[in-house]
Amino acid sequence: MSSSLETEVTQLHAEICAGLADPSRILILYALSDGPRNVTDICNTLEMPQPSVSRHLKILRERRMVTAERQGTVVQYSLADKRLVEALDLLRAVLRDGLAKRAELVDVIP
Amino acid sequence: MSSSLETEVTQLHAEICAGLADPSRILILYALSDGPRNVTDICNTLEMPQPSVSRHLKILRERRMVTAERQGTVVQYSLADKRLVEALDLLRAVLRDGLAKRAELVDVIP
DNA sequence: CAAATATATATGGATATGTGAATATATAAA
DNA sequence: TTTATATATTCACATATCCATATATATTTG
Repeated sequence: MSSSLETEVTQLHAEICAGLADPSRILILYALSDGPRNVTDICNTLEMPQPSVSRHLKILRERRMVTAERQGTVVQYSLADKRLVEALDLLRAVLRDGLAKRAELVDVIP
Repeated sequence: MSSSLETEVTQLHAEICAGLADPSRILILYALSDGPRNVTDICNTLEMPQPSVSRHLKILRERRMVTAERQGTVVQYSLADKRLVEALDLLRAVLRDGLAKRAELVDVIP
């Protein structure tokens, strides 16, 4: 564990995780999980100001987590890899079970 | 998409992702992926100062991503859910393929 | 070219987060 | 109780990140 190679990979990997570190960006990734969307579309769906969405998209773009393609006036964004959402779903499952376990404890301890 | 419930869940979910937002914490999670470890052990493996490791462990503990159990003077930390590492591996695969694709482009374009 | 629409970027300020150094707490053993 | 070891916490400071607002750029259309 923690060979310098491993460390490097994991550091890079942190690039992706930092991309996931903001709730807005997670919502954007989910918004893209059904297919490509343009910026305005995403703004409306998530009820977020456009500059904010653009900024987050830029961050996701830089990390290659989404791809952008201009179509006329519109820019279509797509998920770069469906496994991103798979991973998020996995983490959600972890969260859900964790919360369930906490709820149990609350029930038992009173 | 983005029902207020969905939004709430995803926000909470961001709790986990924020836990993953630091490379040191990711390394710690991997260090725990083979089994429980105490703090000093982790410090030595990752060559990180003890207060730093403790602080990161606290963050992971608060998010229920690791569990702690005192055994004498030592505190053993464990991964709270193996799916955390599964998700990280998925993300690593995404990263790896992304890098590979970039490398291809570099080969072709010149 | 001018106007309108879509997207991107820049700026400034509030807030959060990480770090090293020093210190505090806890447990075990003498 | 004193000492030694393991772990946790606090402080001061630097850096990063977020948001809102304003503004810039690009593309289509009249």
